[in-house]
Amino acid sequence: MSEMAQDETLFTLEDVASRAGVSRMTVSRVLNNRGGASEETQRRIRQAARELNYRPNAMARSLKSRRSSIIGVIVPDISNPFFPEIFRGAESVAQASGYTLILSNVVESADREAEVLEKLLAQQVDGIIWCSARMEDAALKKALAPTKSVVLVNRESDPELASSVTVDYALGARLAVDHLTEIGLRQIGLIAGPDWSFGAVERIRGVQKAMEARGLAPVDMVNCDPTIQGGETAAASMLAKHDSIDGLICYNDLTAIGALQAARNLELDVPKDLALIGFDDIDLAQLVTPTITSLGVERYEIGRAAMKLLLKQIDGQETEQKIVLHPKLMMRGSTLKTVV
Amino acid sequence: MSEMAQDETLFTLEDVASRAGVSRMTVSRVLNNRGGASEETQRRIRQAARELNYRPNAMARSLKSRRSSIIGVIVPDISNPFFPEIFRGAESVAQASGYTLILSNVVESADREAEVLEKLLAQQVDGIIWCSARMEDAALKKALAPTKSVVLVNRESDPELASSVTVDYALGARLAVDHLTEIGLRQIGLIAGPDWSFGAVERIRGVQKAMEARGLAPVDMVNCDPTIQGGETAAASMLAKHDSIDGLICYNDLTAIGALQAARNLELDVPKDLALIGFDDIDLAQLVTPTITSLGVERYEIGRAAMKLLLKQIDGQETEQKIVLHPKLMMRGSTLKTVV
DNA sequence: CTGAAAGCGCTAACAC
DNA sequence: GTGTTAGCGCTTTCAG
Repeated sequence: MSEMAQDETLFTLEDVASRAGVSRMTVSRVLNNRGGASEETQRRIRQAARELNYRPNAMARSLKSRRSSIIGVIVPDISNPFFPEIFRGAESVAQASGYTLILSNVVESADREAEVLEKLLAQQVDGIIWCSARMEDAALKKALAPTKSVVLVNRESDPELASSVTVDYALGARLAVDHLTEIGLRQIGLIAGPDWSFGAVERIRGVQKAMEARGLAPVDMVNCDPTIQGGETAAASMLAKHDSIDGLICYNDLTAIGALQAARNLELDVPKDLALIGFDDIDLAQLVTPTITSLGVERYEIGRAAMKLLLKQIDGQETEQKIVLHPKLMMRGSTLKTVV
Repeated sequence: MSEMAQDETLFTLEDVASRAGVSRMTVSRVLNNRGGASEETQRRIRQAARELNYRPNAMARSLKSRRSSIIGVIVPDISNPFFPEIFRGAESVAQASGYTLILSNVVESADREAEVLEKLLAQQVDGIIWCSARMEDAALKKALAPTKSVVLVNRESDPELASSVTVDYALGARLAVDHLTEIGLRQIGLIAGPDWSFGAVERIRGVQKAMEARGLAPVDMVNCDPTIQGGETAAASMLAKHDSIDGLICYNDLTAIGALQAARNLELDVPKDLALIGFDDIDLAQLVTPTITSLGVERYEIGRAAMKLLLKQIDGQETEQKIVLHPKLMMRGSTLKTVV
């Protein structure tokens, strides 16, 4: 007859109430710190609750109160090091406000995005943070319609339907171009990432504009998967075609690392023969040799900002429609200034 | 008067029922594909549901059915590349069975583990996958008591309280020792990782046993943080003390990479002067030079296995108490066989 | 200060 | 085939 683990049963308000000799209502009030009971009664109630190991049933509460205190987070791929930190940032804010997070991984598929959204709505989430990568604008807009509070990350839509937290990739692109030109490079290629990516499009436009402003243009540009393998393949083919290229701006750090491998295979020295610059500033960028220069965003901050914005919205406060974060140039070995 | 987005309202079974001119029950039966209505009625009901964009309220259903179809996943740190893949594996199975996952990040803190568990129980989760890293055995056991279905990952407890999915680290250690001795090394050191780690203890025991079986013993052994920095510091001090050492078995790939840096600083050539072997087979192991030989586990498989086990348990099936996965030796550059 | 009544949205069990 | 009754655990409203 051990003291522990004999409570297979789940106790309810009713149980606590009868044990304390009061009504459910009184227990409810006390346990939610809404007063409404004498000191003595409160004591008895709390003790009864403790003895029974009472745990309020969040579902029942939600059903009645019409607030689930659950927030959905949709990411394309949690294995991509970009997203765990966003999640952590979002979680840190959510937790402090008593919210619980459902994480939905969407494996880079637009269909799954729609499916997962339905599920979250059925689950009565109070809001959604949506890192939508694959869904087309029109479909996204339609999906957003039946939705209460949504914050989009890394993407925008009709501001009436959802606010957003984005990164100024065009600025990042300009910083990249500035940096490469400042260290004397002119023959710049673009490993552009997937053509369906919102961010990719912005980076391309940003690079083109920045180069134009200096009377330059990209030597070449190819799309690729946002992976190491994708970067390697793309860079290999580009470098084979244009041996004049002295700098590559890559979609992200993974593709930059792929490009690094491609350069090695061609016996090109990075940064002497070829400079590389990536985006995202993932940990890996500092762990390869040479280290990769990158345009970093504080991903944890993205998550925090998105969740703060969302909670304000849920709260019914008037909020800004969009937040734009600025990337910072992290100079590293792959673009070391060559001695002029 | 656009057709879209005018449905701020949430419709209920009642709404669908009255629109279709039947009772709630009939709607419920039809929408849950439990028959009980004529073809014609079914058609009317489905149409009404579609017109109203009816979405069943999962909370209400859970309250009634006493099954939330939600599963909690507790990880120490989702930013650690070890865990996202476990999550993905678990999700792939859960999704196929209609479960939704709450992810709780516990930032490597035992207190947070307990807190998060409470929250999940209040949320009425049907089960929990718990990658518990920090909580002490006694506390874990106590925490497990009020719990229905839990699968522990990378750790065990009282099998009455929770089943588990673990990795046979002792086997991994043996494979490491075998490999190093086969390529002719005898002076083996052990970079042992954190002393609070379940896996670290198993690896140490495994190495010692395997070496004993060959009439050998580790030259030295030091604990360290499970990070690159930790590995570097530990390896530097060990190599300074024993210049006879020709092979290091490291807690994980990160510490192995740290050791690699330490070796470089001492102008030792890897693998010629010193062989290195890590655990986990993270992506990084293939991205450094030389590439790191490692004992790999299929993390995605861990997640899948854990979720399968959990769902069976929830289902009331008799299940095995523990599943043990076997690491595989991934031979790479850091232990290249020297010409004999 | 405390409690009774009513109902959140859904579904099992039993009628008709 | 279809509807009625009852109730999951909680809280809002309003009386005592």
